[in-house]
Amino acid sequence: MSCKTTITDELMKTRDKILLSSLELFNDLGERNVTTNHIAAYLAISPGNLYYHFRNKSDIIYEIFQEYEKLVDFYLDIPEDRPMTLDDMTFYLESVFDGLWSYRFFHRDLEYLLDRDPRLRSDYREFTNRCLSAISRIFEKLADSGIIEPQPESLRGAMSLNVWLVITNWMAYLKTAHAAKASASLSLHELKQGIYQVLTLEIPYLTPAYREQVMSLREQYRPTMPNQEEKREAPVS
Amino acid sequence: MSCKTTITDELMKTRDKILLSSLELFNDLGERNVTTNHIAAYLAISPGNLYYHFRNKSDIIYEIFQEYEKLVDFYLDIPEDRPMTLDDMTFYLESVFDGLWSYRFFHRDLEYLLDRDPRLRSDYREFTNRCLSAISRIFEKLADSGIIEPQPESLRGAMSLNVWLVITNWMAYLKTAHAAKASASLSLHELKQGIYQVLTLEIPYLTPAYREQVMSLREQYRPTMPNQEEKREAPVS
DNA sequence: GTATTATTAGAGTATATACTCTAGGGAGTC
DNA sequence: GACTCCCTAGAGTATATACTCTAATAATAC
Repeated sequence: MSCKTTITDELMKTRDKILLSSLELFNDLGERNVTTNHIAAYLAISPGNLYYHFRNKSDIIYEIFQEYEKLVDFYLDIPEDRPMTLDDMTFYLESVFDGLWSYRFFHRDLEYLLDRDPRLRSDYREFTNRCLSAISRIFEKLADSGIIEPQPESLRGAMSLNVWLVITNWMAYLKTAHAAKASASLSLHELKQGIYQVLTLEIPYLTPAYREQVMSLREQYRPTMPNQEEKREAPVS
Repeated sequence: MSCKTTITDELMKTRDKILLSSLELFNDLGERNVTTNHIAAYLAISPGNLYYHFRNKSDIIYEIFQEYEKLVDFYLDIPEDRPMTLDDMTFYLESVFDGLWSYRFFHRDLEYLLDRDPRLRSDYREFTNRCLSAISRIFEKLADSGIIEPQPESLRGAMSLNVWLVITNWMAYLKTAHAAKASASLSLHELKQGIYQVLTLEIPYLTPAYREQVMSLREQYRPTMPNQEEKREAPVS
């Protein structure tokens, strides 16, 4: 196991253990299915202890969101002092899907969570806008580098929004339409096949100079057939 | 009010009233926030009465889903005996968003609902596949009619999936990133601005002959600036 | 050592939720 | 009238859930 494991360490502070275990349980079971009592039991601490560190469940979620936000903001920081390369673009895509994976519980119950916590609603709104701006800026710089054809600002905005919609909905698609069983565990690898879909959006805008290169990059993320995976694990009718 | 109003009628059977009111409450409050006791109270009937007609909450949801399914299948039935027009495409888009609107609770809690009801999971999976096929077929026929450039089957599949991802995520986007307040009620009109995003996906594939026409169709769905709407209703910090 | 503060255990509670059970009313049939 | 069948009321229940309260223990400061 790497040092980034989610298994809580004896040396960690209780507060951090709560955050880590909550994230783990939320991701695995869904926020809706994880109660504060579950979290406490999982950590073998008392409910009272948990509530000593956090006023309520919303506060735990809010703090986890702030970590998520920080992570994505860090990765989507676009250097303005140099042109953008294809490697940069790949890095952004990989990073965004990594973040999505690490905090995958979040988008699942997003609407409910925002209804429950006005701070979260307001922060998430700004977070989305920052992401949209970053995506738009990436398109702009890709055009500067001659990777995609330049587009008017209005179209870029709509395109960026579509990229965002595809990215944030890809996991739900996998979990609802793709998986035949509820238990079917999703892997980071499958999630990253969403990159294939994002690159599909870019295809018509690619410059001839980069077309082949991006198309072969895209090919690396091509989803494996869902039916093949099912067959592997003795299907039950 | 039209005859399609959701207000339950004295003449309706209790069973149908339950379905109608459940849908209404689910849409307005979210499935998670609506209990069977709420539904019974809303209809001024006893819980026992509700459970006489439905074994459990899942059964109510499942039956509502089947209506949804039927509606969308009906609208997405693509006539094979004639070429496809722009009006057809508009009709499909409008219909899909109408359906999304009428059963808007559904996509909000989709993952949870599918985890709870294996029938629903299986049916929804097939439903998605039918929708994806329909979208793909629409692209094919639009190409036949010379509205968009023909594309290889593999690209069409990925494009169709992107269309689906944009459509099914548009409402969540409006409710999470767009609305500043939880109470901000969403309108069918706003929802249909999702058509703008879908048509954005088509832009690069339009034939010169139809380009202007589709672009001006798209313009009709252009979203109004979110900030303008906020200003109208005295913002509260 | 003693005082203070931070942490923890664990029993307990108010409320909610999905659902059950029994009793009975009303309408049609004979 | 009696029987049957469909429908309905409404009290009730087992379980869960978020959260509280008190008292005790560990850590730290002086």
